[in-house]
Amino acid sequence: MPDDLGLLLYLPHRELENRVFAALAEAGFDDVTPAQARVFHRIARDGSRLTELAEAARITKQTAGFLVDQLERAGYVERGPDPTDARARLIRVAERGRRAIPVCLAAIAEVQREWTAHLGRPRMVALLDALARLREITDPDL
Amino acid sequence: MPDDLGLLLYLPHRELENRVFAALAEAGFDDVTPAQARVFHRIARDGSRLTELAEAARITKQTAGFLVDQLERAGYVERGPDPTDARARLIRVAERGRRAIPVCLAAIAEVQREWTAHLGRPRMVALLDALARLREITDPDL
DNA sequence: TAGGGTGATCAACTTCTCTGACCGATGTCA
DNA sequence: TGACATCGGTCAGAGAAGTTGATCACCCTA
Repeated sequence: MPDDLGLLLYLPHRELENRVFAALAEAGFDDVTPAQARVFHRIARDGSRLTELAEAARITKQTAGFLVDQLERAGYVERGPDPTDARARLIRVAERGRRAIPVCLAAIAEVQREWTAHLGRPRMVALLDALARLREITDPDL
Repeated sequence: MPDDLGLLLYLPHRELENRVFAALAEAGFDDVTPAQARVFHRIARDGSRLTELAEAARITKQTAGFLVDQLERAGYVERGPDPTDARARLIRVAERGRRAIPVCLAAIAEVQREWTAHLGRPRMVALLDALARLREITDPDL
């Protein structure tokens, strides 16, 4: 199966993920997992509800709650009341979470530099453009 | 985080995977999981050793063995002796596995048609080209 | 022929995810 | 205003996917 679209999408994602988590671990954030990161990533600036995170990440509320518990215990996020609905609670990025973000961004930028060097700038730009347009039809959160 | 490379790669892969497994389930292949498929996918035409599959999929030999056990029990693969080395065993695609492949290919082709319709042919070609070139530096199996 | 490396497996454990049941708060409508 | 469905979230139990560590059989080479 030479040019399998599934594998072609999977491989660079795995590579990027490995690099980001290696960078995180090296910077002392060695207690976060990919599953936790996928939830963390979807937290809105002004906080998100558990149900929103679950929908965006396409996991059940229970799984999202389980992962947020871990993130909360490790200090990456914090839960507070939702002033507009007493049933809900707002999940926000906490101090340790805020400090981890630039480490991720730097690792992604580094990988992106390497890939640009390999592909050449025009092909890299075309790749990002195509992926961004694809997001319009593949992201339930959008 | 508007244009996060990680998310941009993750979303279309998840979408494609969901579509392929939905098609498989509809065709009666409802007993195969993504993890099993990732191993199955790497089986060479003339058979592969467990260790080869584990390396290509970047999982431990134990995990690969666990997944191959399941695939074997469900009739997707079969294990035979390796004539060149009595320690090793060759894993080959079996009857049920062979019948599942065209279902996957059809599902992938369908998704690719949709994406081409959304992006336009030139952008789709550029996407595939960039991903194929990226494979050169992200696939340990190559 | 002894020793180190390789292919595979066994055992125990962690992490992630699910389904199903449940509880309290909310909103609606007779 | 009270009954009831809905919504946000949690608890309990299970299965799937992955890990490390140990072990065993076989291969190759000095």
